[in-house]
Amino acid sequence: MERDHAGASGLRRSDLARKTGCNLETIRYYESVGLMPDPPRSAAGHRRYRQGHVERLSFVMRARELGFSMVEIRGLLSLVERGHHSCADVERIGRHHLEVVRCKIRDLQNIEAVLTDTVSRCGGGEAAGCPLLDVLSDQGTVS
Amino acid sequence: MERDHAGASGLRRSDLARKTGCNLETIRYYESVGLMPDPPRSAAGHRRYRQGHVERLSFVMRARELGFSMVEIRGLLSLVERGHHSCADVERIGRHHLEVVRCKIRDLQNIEAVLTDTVSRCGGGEAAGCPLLDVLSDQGTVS
DNA sequence: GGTAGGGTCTGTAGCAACTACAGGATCAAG
DNA sequence: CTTGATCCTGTAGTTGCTACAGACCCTACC
Repeated sequence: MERDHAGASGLRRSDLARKTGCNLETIRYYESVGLMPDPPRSAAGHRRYRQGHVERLSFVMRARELGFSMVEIRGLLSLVERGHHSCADVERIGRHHLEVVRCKIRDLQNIEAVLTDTVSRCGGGEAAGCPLLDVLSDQGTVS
Repeated sequence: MERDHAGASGLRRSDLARKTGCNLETIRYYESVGLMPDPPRSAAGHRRYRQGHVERLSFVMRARELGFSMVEIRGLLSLVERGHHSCADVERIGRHHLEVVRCKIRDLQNIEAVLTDTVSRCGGGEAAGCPLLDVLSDQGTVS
């Protein structure tokens, strides 16, 4: 018996990890920081999860994949909990996060431009020193 | 006297911080992890820096601005130290880092696409629940 | 010469967001 | 009943800093 359909007992931590693709230890970590609730325990103190935990952990993981911070995720979850009649709050969090993401992209694109230019001058000729070391040593071109 | 032109004594840590724009504590941190050498000390044990330290710290800071990890910077510095007849090694580090940067940009652009799409459906109509919460709750569209 | 205020010294703790291990208890199968 | 897998807890490590406490020192001013 694979215990997956949770008779009287529920899912073990390893089951939850397998079902969600989450790292085993991370589950415990999410509990410790309040992203996941403390689950019920078996007589011996082992965690027993139910379908709701699978869904909640999946939610958290998808939010992490989208780069939401744990503070933001806590915010989203609390909005979910209280029945989402505050869709505008959700949108606000989403829009703010989108701005953060776009900002990171811009920063990285600036870096990429400098590196691409610099590295492209590398292979050419070993004429006047190393272009990358020059960029790093002189007044940088990083805006 | 501003002590900047370093008579018999050299620059204090705060001088180095001001000249480079580096945080005061970060200088000590860079020393502790070997990115900066242990500087000479005054009789009372205070750090005294010279122009070479200014240049080295500037190098480190520019490399950090370009997103190089501290391991990579240590590598670059050791190539600088030994006289850079190994320009190909520098280029290899640079190209590898460029790949990492491009990879991060791609990841963030995927995130941006999902968020942009989702959030754009938010303001429209409060018809069928919250688009962002739906994306997070259902099978995500995150590739 | 004394003192007030800054600056400096060290070690250590904290941040995000995990990951990994040690050492012990427990569970399930043979 | 034993064996091996899994579970439990607490704690330490990662990256790249930043900040604090408590002690020392240095300089300017009176």
